[in-house]
Amino acid sequence: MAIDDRQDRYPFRDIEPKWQGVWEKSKQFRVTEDPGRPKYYCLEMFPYPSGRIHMGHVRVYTIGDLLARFKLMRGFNVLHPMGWDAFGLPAENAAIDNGVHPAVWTLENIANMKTQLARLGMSYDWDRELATCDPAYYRWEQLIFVRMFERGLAYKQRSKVNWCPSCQTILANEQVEAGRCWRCDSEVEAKEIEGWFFKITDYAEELLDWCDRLPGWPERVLTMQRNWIGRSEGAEFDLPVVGRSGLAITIFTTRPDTAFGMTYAVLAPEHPLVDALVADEEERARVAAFRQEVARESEIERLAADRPKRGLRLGARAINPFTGAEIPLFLADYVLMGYGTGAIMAVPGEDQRDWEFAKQHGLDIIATVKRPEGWEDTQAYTGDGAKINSGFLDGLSVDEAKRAAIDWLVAQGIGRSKINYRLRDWGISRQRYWGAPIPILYCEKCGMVPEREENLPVVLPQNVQISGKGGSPLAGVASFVNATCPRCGGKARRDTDTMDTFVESSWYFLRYCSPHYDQGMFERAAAEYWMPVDQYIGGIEHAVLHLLYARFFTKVLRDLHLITLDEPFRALLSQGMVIKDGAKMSKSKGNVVDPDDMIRRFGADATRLFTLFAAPPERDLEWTESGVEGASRFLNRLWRFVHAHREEISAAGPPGPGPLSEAGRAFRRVIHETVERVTSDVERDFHFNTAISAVMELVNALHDFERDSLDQVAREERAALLREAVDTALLLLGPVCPHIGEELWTILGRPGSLFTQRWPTADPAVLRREAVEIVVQVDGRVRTRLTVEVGAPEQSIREAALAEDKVRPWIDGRQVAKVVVVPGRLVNIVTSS
RNA sequence: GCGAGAGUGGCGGAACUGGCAGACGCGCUGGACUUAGGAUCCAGUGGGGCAACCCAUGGGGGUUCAACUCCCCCCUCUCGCACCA
Repeated sequence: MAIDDRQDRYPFRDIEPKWQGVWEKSKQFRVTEDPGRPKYYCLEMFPYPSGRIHMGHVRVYTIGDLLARFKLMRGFNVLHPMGWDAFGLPAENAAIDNGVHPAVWTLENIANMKTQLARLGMSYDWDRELATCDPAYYRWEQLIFVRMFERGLAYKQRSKVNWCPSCQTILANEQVEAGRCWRCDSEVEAKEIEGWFFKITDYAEELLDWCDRLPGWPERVLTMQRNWIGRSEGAEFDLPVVGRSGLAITIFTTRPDTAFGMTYAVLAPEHPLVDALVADEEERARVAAFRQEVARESEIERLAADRPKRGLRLGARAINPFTGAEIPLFLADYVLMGYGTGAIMAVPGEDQRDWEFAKQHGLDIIATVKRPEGWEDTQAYTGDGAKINSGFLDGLSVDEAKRAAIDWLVAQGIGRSKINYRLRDWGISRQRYWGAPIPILYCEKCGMVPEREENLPVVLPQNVQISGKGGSPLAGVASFVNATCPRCGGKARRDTDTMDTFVESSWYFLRYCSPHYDQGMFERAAAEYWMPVDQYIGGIEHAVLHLLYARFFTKVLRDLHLITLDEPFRALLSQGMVIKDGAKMSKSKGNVVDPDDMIRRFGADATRLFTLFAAPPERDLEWTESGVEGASRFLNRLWRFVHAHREEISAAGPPGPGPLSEAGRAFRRVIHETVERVTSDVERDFHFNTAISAVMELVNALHDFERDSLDQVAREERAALLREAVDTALLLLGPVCPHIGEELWTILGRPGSLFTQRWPTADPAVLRREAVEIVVQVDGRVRTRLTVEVGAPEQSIREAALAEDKVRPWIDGRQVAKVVVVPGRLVNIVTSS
């Protein structure tokens, strides 16, 4: 089609590959530690090598590349690495579907995607490239696993876990979204199975605390992490079972102050104490039936709120230790075994769920907090107030009563204060092939034994049958399974599960600091120099998953004394999605835009420019082809201008020491103002879209000046200013559009690469103005404008404003009540009639 | 339900600690150059009005000389969590 082959576009198809070749050959973006320069570690979340990059990738990596190049020009020693999150299920599924080995599939994809990234002109230090499926990478992860195992931070347990029937593997809690698998969207089942866990709950408090000390993170992400950790403060205490000495139900509550209003108690249906509580076979049968009824409901139904609460009343009764009263016991589906103790005291007066249940079952409701004036008893009251009906707590506030109730429990020896977290330990076993093997062996004599450090890595075997069914594929590889016990030398079997791929991504940022180091996970000095990551960039989908795991892992490594570092990412930028026609790009919607296609038709620079220009980074980006064309148009205009004035600009010197014409001064001020605007837009708040619009304005002003200055400005001055404007525009635009930047820089005969230049700075003397236009308002409405000298006294501004022809009709016949003068901005004349 | 964020022209989006609402771009309209225009250049482009002016930042109140910006109430949308005791 002719549309795609317009002859009048600048030759991006020649210059883009040319400069990519230059950068690659000269290894321009290779870095080493240099204590003499401030460092800047710029990192974008590394991709899963799915085969082809998509527009989401283009967006993150363009943002990262802009920042990396910008910081480089600002004088920083910039680390900007790239690698591959190379383990994972899609490779294995491809093997099942096409018979290609996951390793082959993955490496091919990496090669393809690397080429695609190169075509976008990314400034990576490719010498630091890593792939997590490399044994030289995962051996260190296995070592850390062993260290964690030794310290009890990695443990194996049989428990009820999330099981994805389609992926045929365990999922971590973080990987279940509304009851569905995060990857394939299948409904997740509960399954009792043995698996390995990382004790992230040991770090719950610290992970939460540091949420308040990460000012460079978006509040949204911190909130999601806080919610996920889910700290709640309260008390735990025992309810003795009537007539069964020694038997008690332990409950957790955040409202110990309301204990006097406890009119019943509830256990989760699967609570282990239930068997001991049932009186006879008949009740046992009813319990079994109830449990079945609850279990039949899928996880998803169970999650759906506002449906009636099912309950079963037990024959056994318990004692409210605060009142001594006997209260009924229930099993109910609204109490979850997975949280707290799996049992609650029910206080329908002050808890809405208990209220609803009590109403359904005709149970007593006692108010223990004084209701406010006019309160209608149609729901539980959860607000503050004076305690009532609460014995020794009466008259106290809710907070005071909480403390007093806990003190009483402690004194009685039946309870204690307690903090509960929603966060569960991280289940990392995957019953799949394409992952890092878990370095544990099972010896008949010695039991569970970690592999010796010198035997690591435990290499993933190549020849394996992958069917996607029937458990861990490694179990079928005899040469892998049958091994020697590292302790006694006897026969042992290897663990056949692999680790969650999120384990690899929990420390890759550390590996980049010394990617070829073979004495350990990372070289300490290099990691201490580069870490933390100064700017991390990635999608919001990892707000809890990867970002929480990486924080946890960093703290573990710190506690293993491998590094002095509390948090891995100083600042985080969560970029929005790329959407088209109002929806996320997806094959099924048919609205996918192929980056390669864009590069072919408009060039990498235009693609990058549009991506950064169309929306601020944290917002969703609506992809429009006319927008990319606009970006391309702008670059064309710049290209044509530089070529039209090539000789004039090349030969020109900088603006001379002599005074400039008035037009020249004004234009020069625009140049320097643009430098200021772009610098602060990028540096302060990542407003790349407005930074780019500032450069566009400069180029517009450049065209105007070129046209208007011919007869009015001396030849030498004109050439000098055109030169300064073009040089500045190229420097400011370089990080966004590096290819055209380098090319025009070279065409103008400027020495060296654009990216070895220093970022321009604005000259305060040039920015200074003698006169400024201010707005004159009457009663808050703009009536005219006035040019006044900078620093003119308020009195004279006021008089000038009042004397304006456009102002007088508005104040004639009225009284001027007040004149507000905001220096350099406006005058507001306030009248009263 | 709880939490976070967002509502500004036909569209994407600007507007710093309150100070000219709509920068920049897309689209659109008219014109120039042209065999041609989907290239390029020039002019215009929130609504109303011939104009002076008036009206406009989801809606309603308020604070202020001055409100997209601050406060209160309400509406809508997006995202996250969702019976967490």
